[in-house]
Amino acid sequence: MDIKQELSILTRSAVDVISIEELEKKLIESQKKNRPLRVKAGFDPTAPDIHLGHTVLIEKLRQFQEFGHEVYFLVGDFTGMIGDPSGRSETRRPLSKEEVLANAETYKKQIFKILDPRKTKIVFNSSWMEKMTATELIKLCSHYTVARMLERDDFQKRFSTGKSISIHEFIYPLIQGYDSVVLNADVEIGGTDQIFNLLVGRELQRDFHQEPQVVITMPLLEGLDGVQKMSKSLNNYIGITESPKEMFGKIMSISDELMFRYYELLSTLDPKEIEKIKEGVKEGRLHPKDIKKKLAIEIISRFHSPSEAIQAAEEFERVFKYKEEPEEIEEIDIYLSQKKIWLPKLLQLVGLTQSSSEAKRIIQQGGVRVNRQRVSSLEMELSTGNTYLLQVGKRRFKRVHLLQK
RNA sequence: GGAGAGGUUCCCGAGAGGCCAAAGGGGGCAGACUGUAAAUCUGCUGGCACAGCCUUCGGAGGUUCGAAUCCUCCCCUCUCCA
Repeated sequence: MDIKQELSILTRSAVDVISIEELEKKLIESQKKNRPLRVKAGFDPTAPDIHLGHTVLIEKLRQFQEFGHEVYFLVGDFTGMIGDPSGRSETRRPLSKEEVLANAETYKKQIFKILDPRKTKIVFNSSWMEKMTATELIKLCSHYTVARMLERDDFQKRFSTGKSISIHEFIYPLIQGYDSVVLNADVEIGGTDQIFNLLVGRELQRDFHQEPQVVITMPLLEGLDGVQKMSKSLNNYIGITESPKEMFGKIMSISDELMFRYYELLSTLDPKEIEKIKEGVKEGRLHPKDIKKKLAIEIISRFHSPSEAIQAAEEFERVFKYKEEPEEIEEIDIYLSQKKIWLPKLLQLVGLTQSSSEAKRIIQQGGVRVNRQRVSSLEMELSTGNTYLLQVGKRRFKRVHLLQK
């Protein structure tokens, strides 16, 4: 494949490429010398749960691998102690060696659903940062100024609104940049919110007499709410290890508008194809629900299998369209010393609600069913020796065997 | 080092001795409507077998019949000056 074509694939759907000329140069050089490019991307060690938002970026890494390049999957276990200052994150508790390794294992299991293990190196920035002396750290700090740090959007905001910024937060971008120096990275890929950190990498590499990395930023996928970026802490994510059933439910609950965004960023369909679908929906020829279902099946097939995806779709129809109960309901045995139990207490006990007070509230609002019958009384008691199907809201089900101790 | 402003429930933010489990908004949950959509509307949103009691307004003490509110000390954040 010729370089121009490669270039166009590698930069497709990217938001920034700094710079495209440099990338082209690097690609040519790589081909000539038969040396793969070193492509870096950093990941948070604390939440080793890869979700669809990450896959936008990982998919891009995979494309680089397809053209023979090498991916450096960097686990930011040292920077994890700081926590990226973007957003509300606080200083984090340092993870133990064991925790970091365990998380890395989890990552491996997940990323190799997408990436090629033979062209992936997993590295930890603690392995060089822990050895750094205070003297070296101070030297590193001298490469950047406060004024330039404050250029960063969220620092700027916090500074001007009188929110606190700790000194150590300034070190985060420096270390991330220094990681690029250590790895001698040719390319670094990150979300658009990472642009500042990625550019610091370029500056530092230049200072350390390296050829600066090419920076590629990928769009941030909005979470289920359609507004904020997908993230675990906002609980608006779809994890790639979630069950087909959960994935299906979550994808179906997104708005129609967001559905097209997901099509653009996650589907492998040709952009022209997507445009056609969009028009079809607009003109009323295609039903948005069917289109959403198709998207769900495509995504679930990728991380599970087509048959499981279709099964999830059928299950979904059964539960929600025909209002039947799901095929698999968690069963639980509860042993009582009394003959009876107050329903709100039981709901709390089996974990369907957080507290009996919450259970009472939901009963009052008509959200609780026992054996498919809506419960209207707060006083309801269930007795041992029976099995009950408990339902809270639309999706929380549990089958409980009440037994006498 | 000096002067000033602050820390309130999941988040933002009002409250300035009892009427405060604490306004309003956001988020979340439930219901209606639907395509489990989205949008909208309604309700709920500390715990407890619950007309009551218990815990919660940065922390520890104190004043008071009664404290988120007043006093003392401490911790933290911000602003200005040096």
